[in-house]
Amino acid sequence: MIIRIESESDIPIYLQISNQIIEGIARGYIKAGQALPSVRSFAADLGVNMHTVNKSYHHLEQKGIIRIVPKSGAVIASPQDFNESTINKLKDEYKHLIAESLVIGMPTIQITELVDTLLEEFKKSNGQLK
Amino acid sequence: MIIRIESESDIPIYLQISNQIIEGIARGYIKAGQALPSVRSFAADLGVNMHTVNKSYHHLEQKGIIRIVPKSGAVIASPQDFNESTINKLKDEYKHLIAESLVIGMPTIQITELVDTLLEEFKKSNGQLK
DNA sequence: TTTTTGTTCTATACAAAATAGAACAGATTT
DNA sequence: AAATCTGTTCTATTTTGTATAGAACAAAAA
Repeated sequence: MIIRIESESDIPIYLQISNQIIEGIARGYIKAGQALPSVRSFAADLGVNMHTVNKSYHHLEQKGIIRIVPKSGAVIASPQDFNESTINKLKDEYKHLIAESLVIGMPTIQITELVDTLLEEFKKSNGQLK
Repeated sequence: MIIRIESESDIPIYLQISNQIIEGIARGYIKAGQALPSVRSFAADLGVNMHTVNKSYHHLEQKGIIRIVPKSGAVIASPQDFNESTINKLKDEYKHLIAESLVIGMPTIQITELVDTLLEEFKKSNGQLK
């Protein structure tokens, strides 16, 4: 899996890393149970600081997406028992995103089609999706 | 239209204001051509600084959602001629949001249903939506 | 045993966010 | 015409977030 860091981006580096890992999991490039690179080697690959990768991992762990085993490493979690809070935050993000889409004049049909297209795209990369 | 500021939130105040204005427009509580409160009166109502509201207004203007007439005031813009860049940024946000939803185990059906439900909810508040 | 692992600590540098106060000039209201 | 209100601009301070750096620790892995 290839991760690209854009230093000019207004998105913090640790979030760029987190987001691309999430996409990698969704596309099936990395699967539950598999280990992520160590914070040191990953940082060296990406050309960023160790603490930045560490922050990204803890960000993903707080979302329940990975498990960090102390003194061992980080592993992709199984998609199960996610707390209500995580789901509610996602729902709020959907609400805001849809609101903004409507405000700039996107018809509802275009929104549903966009979502369907993206879902199909992920399914194409990852056959295991339900 | 009621706007609530959560000072404990990790979302910056100026974004909380922007987001709730966007939702207000999507729901039809405020319509194109209508004026927003002055930065000073709005700041007084919300209990925040004038410059924070000003930042929010400029943030909305940069998105093309409102127009700021110098020495006069801010007005809701008409949903027209939005640049490709704005739409592409929205598409990226949809992509990431869907990826995260899939990763935490949401079935695709639940995602499309959530989007449909939210769209219906906005339509119920705002009959003018296409 | 040596290396690697995440963790923890101190430290520095920079940018963003939020507040505050003052002043300006144009628009609006009275 | 005068007074008020408008967004704008400027300086200033405080707090928080981001990113880097280096060092040390103890447990796990090779």
